[in-house]
Amino acid sequence: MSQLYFKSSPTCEYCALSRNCTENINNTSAMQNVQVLTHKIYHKGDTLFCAGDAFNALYIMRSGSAKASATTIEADEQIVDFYFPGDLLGTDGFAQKQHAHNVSFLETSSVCYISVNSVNALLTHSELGRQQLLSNMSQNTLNQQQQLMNVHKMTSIQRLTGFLLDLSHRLAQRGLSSQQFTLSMTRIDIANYLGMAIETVSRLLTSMQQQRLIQVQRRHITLVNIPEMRKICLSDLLGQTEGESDGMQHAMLSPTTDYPLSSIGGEGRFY
Amino acid sequence: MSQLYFKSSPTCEYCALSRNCTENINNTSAMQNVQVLTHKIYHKGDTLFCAGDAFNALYIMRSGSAKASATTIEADEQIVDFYFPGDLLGTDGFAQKQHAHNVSFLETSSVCYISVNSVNALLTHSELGRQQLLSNMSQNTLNQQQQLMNVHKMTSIQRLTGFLLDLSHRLAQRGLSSQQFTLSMTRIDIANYLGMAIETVSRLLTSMQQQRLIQVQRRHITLVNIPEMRKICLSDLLGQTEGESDGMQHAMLSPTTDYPLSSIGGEGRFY
DNA sequence: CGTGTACTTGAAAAGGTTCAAAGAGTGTGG
DNA sequence: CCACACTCTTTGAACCTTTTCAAGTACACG
Repeated sequence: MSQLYFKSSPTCEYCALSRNCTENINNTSAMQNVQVLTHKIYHKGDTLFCAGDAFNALYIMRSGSAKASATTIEADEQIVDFYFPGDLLGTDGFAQKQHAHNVSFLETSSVCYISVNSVNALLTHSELGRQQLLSNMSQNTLNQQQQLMNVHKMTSIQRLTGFLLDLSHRLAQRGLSSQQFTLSMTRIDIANYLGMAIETVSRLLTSMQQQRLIQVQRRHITLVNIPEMRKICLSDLLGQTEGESDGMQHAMLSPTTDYPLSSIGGEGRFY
Repeated sequence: MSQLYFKSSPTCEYCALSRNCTENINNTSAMQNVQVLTHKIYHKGDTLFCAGDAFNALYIMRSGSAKASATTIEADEQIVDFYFPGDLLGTDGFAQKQHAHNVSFLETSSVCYISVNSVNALLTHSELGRQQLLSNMSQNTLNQQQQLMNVHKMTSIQRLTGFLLDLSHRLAQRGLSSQQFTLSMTRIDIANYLGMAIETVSRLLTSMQQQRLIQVQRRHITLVNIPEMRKICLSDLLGQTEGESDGMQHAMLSPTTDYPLSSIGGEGRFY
């Protein structure tokens, strides 16, 4: 029926379907059945969809950020993912033809809307589209498994450090600073996502600041010693390196963001 | 090119692609480009594929059981899933075009082999096939998230109880007894999967037996008081109900396996 | 019948949570 | 412009669940 087409925008180059986009734009014969995607602005606290809502569309973040959460029977929430520009959203709906998550925005955000009809058309007609969707969904599962593994095998310091590095990496992929950023989520969100008490998050951030690993001021974070943070992720050596933090902090002056590269439309997580 | 076709077998009715199977069999015109799937026998400890192996095929368990594990950088393993007859396997390969897991068998097992070509053909030509695959993969992610949520919100007693109920439920769906079964995995596997020490698993099983919730003898498990086990999953009341277990154990005489129903090809987990 | 692997059990230790209280930034209305 | 209410955040101390370490038991296989 129709192929997907995104109006060009600064965000598009990071979009989960950008390669597909480009393919369509370059393929003039395909231009005839192109469907211009609509996008919409949401504000902090707005919900994109709730668990149980009919599965009508997939979404792509254009700007801003969002969180997806599931709800337990006892009605407490579990945040399962955060989304940033370019991320594909809503594939939780394929399982039961209704959404399984609540997605809400952490700040003013803009999202593209892709109706299920468009998705079906894409799957029917575009080999690349199929690949991208399957890859993305497969990667989602792997990311969740990685997350599970982290909870099982890593201490809370390692998890929090990994979380910050992951954020840094994801932002860097989108052309933003990998060393300085503003958290769009609260401590409560972070704690919930990482499966710890918010007091623990707070204590650990303070501790990391004291060790000159990060600089933290409310939501504003600066990663001061990324190499050291990476080491911590691999083996928890906090507590052993108490006194000698002064000799370390200068190593960060060469801000080589040499993260392992991966395509946006189904990227792995970095720890 | 070709559609998928499974030789009829007792297992097929529980297969992840059975509806698709039936569709093909009933559609005589589709029979011309049918591809008979091959299946192969594996033994305990054999590996189906390893992380890094080229992604050549999907697999469906016909009999037996298997486990999928990921490996951390520190080389310790994390079991991410167990598989039983009818389960679809190998979709971890879509993300990077190579497998991300190691899959090995827990007992003598038989699996169907579906080459990626067949999968592509299925996706191209069968709307139902697309639906099933996407649903299955979406459900995989949801299951992993559920698992993550369990680790964050539930005590170890709740997780282990939930694990046993989940096994019971999955076996029941396959026409086996939901009350008595033999674990094909070791305590080590269970502990690894649930993210606890094997000593904890051992202690909890003993404790549950003392409370007349289960009967356990090495790998052989009998669920004695399923209703009570369900309650424990919802709210951890072990420790409070120490002394009065005698009045409870008779409630299980009506073994109504009234689990919430769901289709095999993308089922949710039951806790 | 011995050896190895899987499993169980006990006691001490650790990591993280919970409870309690206080500090800091934000917005509202007088 | 300040005071008040509010939410988000930090910090301290006691507590608790689960882990770790250390033996010991039991079943399976040659």
